[in-house]
Amino acid sequence: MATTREGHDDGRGSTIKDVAARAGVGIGTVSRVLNDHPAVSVETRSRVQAAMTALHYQPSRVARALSRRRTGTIAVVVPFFTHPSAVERLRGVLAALDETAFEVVLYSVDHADRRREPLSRLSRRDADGLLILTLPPSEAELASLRARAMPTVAVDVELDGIPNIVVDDIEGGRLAARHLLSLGHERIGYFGDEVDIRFGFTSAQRRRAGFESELAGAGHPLAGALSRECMHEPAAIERCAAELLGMDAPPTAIFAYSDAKALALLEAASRLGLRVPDDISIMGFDDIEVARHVGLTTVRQPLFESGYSGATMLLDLLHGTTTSARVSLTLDVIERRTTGPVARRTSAGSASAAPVPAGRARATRSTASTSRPDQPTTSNPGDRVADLRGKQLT
Amino acid sequence: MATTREGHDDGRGSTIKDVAARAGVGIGTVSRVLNDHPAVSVETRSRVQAAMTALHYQPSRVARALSRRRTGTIAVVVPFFTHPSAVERLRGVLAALDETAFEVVLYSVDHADRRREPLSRLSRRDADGLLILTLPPSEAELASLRARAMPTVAVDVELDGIPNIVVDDIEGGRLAARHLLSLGHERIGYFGDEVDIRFGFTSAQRRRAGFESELAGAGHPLAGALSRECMHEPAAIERCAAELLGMDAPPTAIFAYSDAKALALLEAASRLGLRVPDDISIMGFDDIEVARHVGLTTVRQPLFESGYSGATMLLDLLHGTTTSARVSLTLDVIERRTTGPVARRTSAGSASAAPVPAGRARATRSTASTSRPDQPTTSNPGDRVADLRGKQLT
DNA sequence: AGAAGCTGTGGAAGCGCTTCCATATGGAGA
DNA sequence: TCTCCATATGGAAGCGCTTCCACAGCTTCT
Repeated sequence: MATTREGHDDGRGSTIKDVAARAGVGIGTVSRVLNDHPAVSVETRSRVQAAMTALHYQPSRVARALSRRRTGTIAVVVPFFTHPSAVERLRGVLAALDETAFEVVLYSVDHADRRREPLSRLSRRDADGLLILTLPPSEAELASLRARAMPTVAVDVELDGIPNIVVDDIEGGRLAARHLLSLGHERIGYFGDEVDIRFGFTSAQRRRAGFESELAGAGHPLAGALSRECMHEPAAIERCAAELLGMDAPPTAIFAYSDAKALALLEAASRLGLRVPDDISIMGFDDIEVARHVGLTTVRQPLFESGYSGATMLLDLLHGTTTSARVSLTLDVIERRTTGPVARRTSAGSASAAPVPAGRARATRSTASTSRPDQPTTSNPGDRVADLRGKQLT
Repeated sequence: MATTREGHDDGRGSTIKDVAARAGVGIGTVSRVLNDHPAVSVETRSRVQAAMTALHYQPSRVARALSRRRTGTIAVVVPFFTHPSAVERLRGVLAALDETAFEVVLYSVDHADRRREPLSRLSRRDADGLLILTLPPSEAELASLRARAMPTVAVDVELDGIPNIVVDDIEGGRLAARHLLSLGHERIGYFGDEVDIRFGFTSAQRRRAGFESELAGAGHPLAGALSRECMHEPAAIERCAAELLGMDAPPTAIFAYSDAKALALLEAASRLGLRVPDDISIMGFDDIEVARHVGLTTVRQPLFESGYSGATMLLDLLHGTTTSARVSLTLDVIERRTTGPVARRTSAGSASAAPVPAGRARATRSTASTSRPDQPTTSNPGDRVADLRGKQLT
């Protein structure tokens, strides 16, 4: 009946032209209906809508993007998608973007140059905005980002000139130190991340700095011998953990840079027959999902929220709303079962002077899944956070 | 110098026209250089390349997509992005796609109709292919997918007419039963997933069926009282777990539908003061990351590989290579520390006749991070699998 | 009655590419 | 010398939209 090919016979879907022909109107009018432009008579509008339905019409995102010069897409760059913490952040991002019409293009990058492409290649023609998680861009990449005027927000990266969401790592280190000191520990060790100078992964340095300064302030400076900084490979980590725990006079407590590293320590301890926390206290950083399951004491950093806020900031940026240049999220120590009072070792060792009751040290603060986020309950994004977080790991 | 605007002054990047003008050639030639068309003289080619470099030219993906009628994009639909198993599958997908030029658009969907949109709305104009993880499409969605001729592969969904990757859930249930029976258990319980009829989430039914049939075959049919099927909410799960463990004559062993559920059981057991595996054996299904850390015995399903193979199948489909209509991946029982021989309870109970040595039951099969995948070592995707899996959780 | 606004509407131009056809150029063969 | 082909190249058309300008048909004022 119409003069143009009609319907999705060729598997490609019908076009605006088909709809126009079928409704007996011009393409401009169809476009207006599509975009809720007011200047269309009710009668025409409904005729067009009928045609769209009949033809199973779906506008092409691509054509629309080309014409509008906006893609409706947000690029998310995630390094170490293998890390639970990255996943948790991504969850927050998705939750925030879920309510919007934006789609998420995921770039899993790493240090390899090849994979870092999106950072220097992505233009505003490919995505409306860029969200960088955890991976600090190089100087060149930064310059390029600025040159391309790509709206960008960084999460977990401290950056000048680009709005970012961070956590006070120094304070985090301090909190950890304070917790262990408060339990009476004095021989305290540190299990860190190898610092990658090339990319300025400095959260490790900052956590350590805060940790050291607090220890020093308390009169128990961190002994070099009780500190290890290892690479990412499981093998290396395992070796380091064993070293740290296997020495002649091992520390009575260790603060690990991340929960992942703390878990490695836990495994090593179990292999060496060390009881936690009776023989040694171990705490981590992050509060990833697993931490709860193994009862790991840790410095909780709001991973989900960081992603959520990052995405929200980016949306503000895209809408032209002003946003703060930097948001700093708060940290808490979540006390669980892997830290306890220092054992006053006799030479025999096993009978501690202050035996630790079995059920001791259930979380000081209730676990994440039942606690409410910061905001009071209103029907705003805050709810969503609470909502989703409750659903984890079912 | 050129007549067209030049460079990225407006933040939008230069176009093929700018390059053509600067190189003193036509746009056709630039396009040919861009696409490695042979009919370009070396001399011209290098002049064009110089111009591209000078102008920081990046072709627009959108324009290219519109013109080529291919987007270079694969849509991945992931339900329950909160589940570790979904994440693990996604990792596999990303690993497989990483080597290609395809980009990944992530749709986190759930049962809510609103979110399921991509399944019925996505057309071939928006993405070249569709990868569905775990969420079975409704009849209408299936019909629509077929009508749109969208190349699709499903992972963890049994589907007719769409290539899919599955595991033999029935066999999985059998394996679990066999393992527990072999340890001497007879009062065996089941902790399942509420079956959602609407969407035909049938892996739960199949696992249970296999489990039941094996038990029945051994002369110890599953007692209704020892079986629970609960909803996803943490609260519901917690309650169910408590019920199952708190009864008068609780089972001596329980098979949980998933590791996540098994973990809930573990927590409940710890709260009730039950020792695992001395008082009760617990096993799960999946072998997610956490399972290793808490020493959970489980039926391992190759999550990473499922995503990897799914993506590979989709790529084959897009390249026109023929693919099998269904791939079934194998399952293994990974024996760790949460299952043990049945305790021959005296009324006193605590002294088991066969005390379980502390270090007993280290994984029967070495843990995933050190074991090799099925394929022998060649420089093919198999390597990559081994490679990446070794890097998890550092 | 004519001018001046509205309100709807059609459709060309343009977004930045790919593709194809037309054309130019330079031998090789007759 | 002329023809024919292979090799390079330019640029129009077209991908499916949005946007803007032009214009038709009505009112409403003067």
